[in-house]
Amino acid sequence: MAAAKDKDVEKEILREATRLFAARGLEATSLQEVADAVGVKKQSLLYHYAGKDALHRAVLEALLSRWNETLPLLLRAAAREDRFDAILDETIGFFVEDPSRARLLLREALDRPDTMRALVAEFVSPWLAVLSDSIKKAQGLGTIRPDVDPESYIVMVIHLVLGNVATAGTVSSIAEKTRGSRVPDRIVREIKRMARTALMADATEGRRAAE
Amino acid sequence: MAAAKDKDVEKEILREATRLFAARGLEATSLQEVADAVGVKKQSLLYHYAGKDALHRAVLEALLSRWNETLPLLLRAAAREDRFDAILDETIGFFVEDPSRARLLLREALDRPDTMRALVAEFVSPWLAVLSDSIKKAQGLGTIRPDVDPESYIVMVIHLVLGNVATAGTVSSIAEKTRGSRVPDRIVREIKRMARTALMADATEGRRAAE
DNA sequence: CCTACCGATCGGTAGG
DNA sequence: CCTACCGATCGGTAGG
Repeated sequence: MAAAKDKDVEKEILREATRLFAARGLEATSLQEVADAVGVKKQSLLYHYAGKDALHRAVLEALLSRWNETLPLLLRAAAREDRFDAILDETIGFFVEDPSRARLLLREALDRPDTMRALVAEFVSPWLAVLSDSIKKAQGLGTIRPDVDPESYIVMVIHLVLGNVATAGTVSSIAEKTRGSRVPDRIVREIKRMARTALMADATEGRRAAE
Repeated sequence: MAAAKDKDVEKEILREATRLFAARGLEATSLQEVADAVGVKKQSLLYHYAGKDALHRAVLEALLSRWNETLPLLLRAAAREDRFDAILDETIGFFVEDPSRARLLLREALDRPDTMRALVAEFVSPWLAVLSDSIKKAQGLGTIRPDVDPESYIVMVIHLVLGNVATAGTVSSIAEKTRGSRVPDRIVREIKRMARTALMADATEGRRAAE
């Protein structure tokens, strides 16, 4: 029975550490705070995770392994006719489902650029190559604007999603009086509209219809 | 002579605090580190700034007062024919000139959402209203896409600029093997292209010319 | 009385 | 998982 309870505590530590690291940052969060949030002693936390670095690594690994789980969904979405909308929906959904993910990644990029670069190379590059090729092929067919720089465009969309989700209710409080940390619908709509318009060659259809 | 030297030290403290708070965050930076970077004792730093909070406030005030200085430039840019390109250029320039500005604001949004909301309300809302009205008028004239949500669109552009400048060489290392903290030219170009294409009704001209 | 500091140390807390 | 602790460093302040 102790083993099952240990696992529960271990997962609870990971949950609370994720939440606190995302909310305040790694260096601004003490192990004592994490232990208090779980309801155990700091020294018990150190039994499950060797130290702060180990806990930090475990938090990032949990996030990235969840991301790898959604990759099949992304690939399935990529097979659909409206593939770019579908991929964007899946990506937005992943971060909206738990905004801590966006905050953790943005903090990692700010606090430890070199670590982040390594994570990007390992977890983003694979599907970046696929997506980028797909954009280039569509440019050849004329369905995607020829002036799009595929790699840079993907960087833009990542920043739109991460930035808006991570700072939900702060920068976006310009447009919406949302108190909580949810991303307002009109912000999500504008992310999608902007991503689509800046990409698709026939994106002016909405304008023509409105005339 | 002592008075002139005091001002120098005080400005140097502000410079180094800005750099360190932007690079590591407020709570992860000790007053000792700031003092060491300046080359004075921590206690001398505490003579010039009553405490860490006072230093933090001074750093934000310096940033925001510099921003207010560039507002006339923005308004002058807004009078030009190509006003949206010009305003975007001025805004990108402000943050590229000192990437610490983007990092500080992004960290403030992550670390202290309520403080950030207040800063946004005070320093962004004024020109947001002007810009937003200008977009709505242009929508009436048909020069700007009718499906643009003006306020949300401006939030998007802010996130593109802040995110790309703050994490330069990290997320954007996908597209460019830039080691330093400079924003790669192709990233800046894609920010401008995306902002323009998603806004202007005649943004497909580039495509037509390429056909 | 004030300025621009210094060496030393305050009470608490950090990660381990 | 807890009790009993450590070397060090935190932001801030004492007298001079």
